[in-house]
Amino acid sequence: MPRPKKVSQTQLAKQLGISQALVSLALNGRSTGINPDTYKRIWDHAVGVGYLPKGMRVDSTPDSARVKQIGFILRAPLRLYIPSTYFGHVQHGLHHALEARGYRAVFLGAEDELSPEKLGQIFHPSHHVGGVAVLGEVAQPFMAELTRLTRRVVAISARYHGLCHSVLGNEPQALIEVVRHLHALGHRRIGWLGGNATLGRHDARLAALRQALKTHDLSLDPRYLTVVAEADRAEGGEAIHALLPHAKRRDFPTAFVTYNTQMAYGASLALQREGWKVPGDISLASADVSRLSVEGALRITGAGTSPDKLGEAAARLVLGESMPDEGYADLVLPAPLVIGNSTGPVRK
Amino acid sequence: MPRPKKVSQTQLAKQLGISQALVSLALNGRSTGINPDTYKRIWDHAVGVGYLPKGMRVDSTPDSARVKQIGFILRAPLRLYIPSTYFGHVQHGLHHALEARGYRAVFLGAEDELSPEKLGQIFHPSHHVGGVAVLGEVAQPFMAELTRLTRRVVAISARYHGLCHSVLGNEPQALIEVVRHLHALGHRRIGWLGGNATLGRHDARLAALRQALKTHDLSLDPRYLTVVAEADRAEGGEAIHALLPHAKRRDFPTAFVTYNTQMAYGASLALQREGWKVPGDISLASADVSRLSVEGALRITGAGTSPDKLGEAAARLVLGESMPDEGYADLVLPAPLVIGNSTGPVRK
DNA sequence: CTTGGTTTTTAATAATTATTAAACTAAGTC
DNA sequence: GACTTAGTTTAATAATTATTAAAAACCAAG
Repeated sequence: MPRPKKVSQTQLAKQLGISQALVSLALNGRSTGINPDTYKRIWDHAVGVGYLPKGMRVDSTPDSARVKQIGFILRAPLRLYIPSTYFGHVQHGLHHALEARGYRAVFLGAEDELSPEKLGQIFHPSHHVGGVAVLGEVAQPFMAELTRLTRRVVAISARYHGLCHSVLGNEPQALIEVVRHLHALGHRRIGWLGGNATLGRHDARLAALRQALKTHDLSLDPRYLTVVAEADRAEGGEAIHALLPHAKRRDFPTAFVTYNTQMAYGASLALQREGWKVPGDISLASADVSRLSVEGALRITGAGTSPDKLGEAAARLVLGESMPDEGYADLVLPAPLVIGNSTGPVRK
Repeated sequence: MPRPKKVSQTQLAKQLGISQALVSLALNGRSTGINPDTYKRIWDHAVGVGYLPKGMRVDSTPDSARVKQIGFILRAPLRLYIPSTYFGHVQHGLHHALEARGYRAVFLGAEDELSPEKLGQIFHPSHHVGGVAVLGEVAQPFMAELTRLTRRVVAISARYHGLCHSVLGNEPQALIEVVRHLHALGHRRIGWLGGNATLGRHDARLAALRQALKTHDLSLDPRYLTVVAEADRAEGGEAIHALLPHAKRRDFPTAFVTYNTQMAYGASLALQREGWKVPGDISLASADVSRLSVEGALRITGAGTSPDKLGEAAARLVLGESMPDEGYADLVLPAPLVIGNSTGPVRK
């Protein structure tokens, strides 16, 4: 709902075809002697056109006086019920960092559930949402609309140049680290188990892998590159299963890089079930990190930014900490290598 | 922050020992030419004495314009980053039902993250948390503490007799429906693929299965009963794999009931990979329902309560709708059979 | 059509808030 | 002491909002 400029009760009255006296009475809660339908019509219209009285600009309050809610929005087509350990960790980091500062994270909806009208309602100043974190990459028009309604917007794992702040992991670095690690272990034939086939993130990770291989004068063989629709453990198993029929070939890879730790874990289980040893026969390394990198008997080697840290950094940004006085900050967090036990030297 | 009566900018100015002009400028965000300390002092004082401008009484808005918060808590050891499509759906239902009523769901933390001190802070009256939904079964002392702090507590998928409201699915009915369905298809040898081994819910579902089989004069053979640690697709595959070595036996089951749809789905993929046909060779049915029951090429037959509906019902309860004037309500929602294509007649 | 009750408007004006140029004040520098 | 600068006040007035009694309009029922 656009709010081009201040609108007065006199203008509201003209727009509604009623008297300013009635507008004032309704907006101040007078109910006796006012038709309830008229009352509601007045309120809906006033909120709809963004009416606020003179006297106070709510968005000018010093931070300490603000009601402490920060909204978060999921990119389409995510839903609360679609498992995503990645964004679950982001939310976890966001929740705790906000909580430590006396704020609460409030789910506003998913990108494709939020019409401009709905966004306008959410960000009406009387609702006191102090800022928004957007989890994942949303459509540019959506982001433009959002930043028009509130200036406190932080994009997580996406960047919108000149529109808002952003926090990302250094994903190219992750692939560089993983490839360097595998190369140092002697691996010269490396395959790819990709997931979340429709996402730009998949393509970006694949491109970064190709680039990182190139710096070692290596390349991906299309026969040993597969991409599945989602990216959970079961799909990691499916992905390696699709390639195992070719395992007798002399050029079969000695290591695979996977889209995420979940897929590496699933692939590892599937390989072991088929009699392969990980990392003795095949090494598996992942383009991100998670609990699976550090917990349990099988710990996936990988590189990436802790998504908890993304959430924490986003919380700090949305609250205005370490923010430039003007313009927008793009934070790129490091993506260090985490060595587990899923990678080992090339088998002789 | 009490608001005994209207205070005007002129009065603010007198109280602060400054001019009304400066008050107006500061409250409207004018920063150039105003000392930042003065600016903040004005705002703090204005908010402190409850100043609001004329023109609109926010607390008189029809319901549609008010923001209200309902907290939700996850049972231990869940975290936001531990995938649970079940509780994700519950949250989804809760979020939408609350949103439709002008409320927002706010994550308060997981059971084992919330000390009594922390709970006390959360439920301080100034924080406007209007009630709590508890997702899953928490420790009795925790629930007792929670209900001491606020009376608006709803337990989801758990019951605390005499302590709070609750909403559950009729899980015994689900198993009755599933067994009846399989029996009608001719199945007389039925196995169990259990998950979430450490949860009371698993044990309850298993017990309900045994009971439902008993009414058909059937029983579970321990050789065809397996339980895995978690309950995702990959683990469904593992569970059936563990039993397949016995498939040549004459008494191998013709159907398996699984802990949830995820496991049934994963088991189905694993069976197909081994050359079995589902449901031609083995039928799979699940003790709950989800999107996997109704979407896609493979649709899992199962019975259960839609977790979205649990969330919606909880929202209504926590807001006081259809609630008894005193005492506590325990809602048990029906668990209907949803027939997919994972079950079929016994193979001759 | 008349009547009674409810809702809304009118007109006026009081109260509140916004805005602005000029004047004032305090602090720092030379 | 003179000068400069930043912050604030003053005085005036325009704009916005609140309030109220009386009048007008509307609607349903008889």
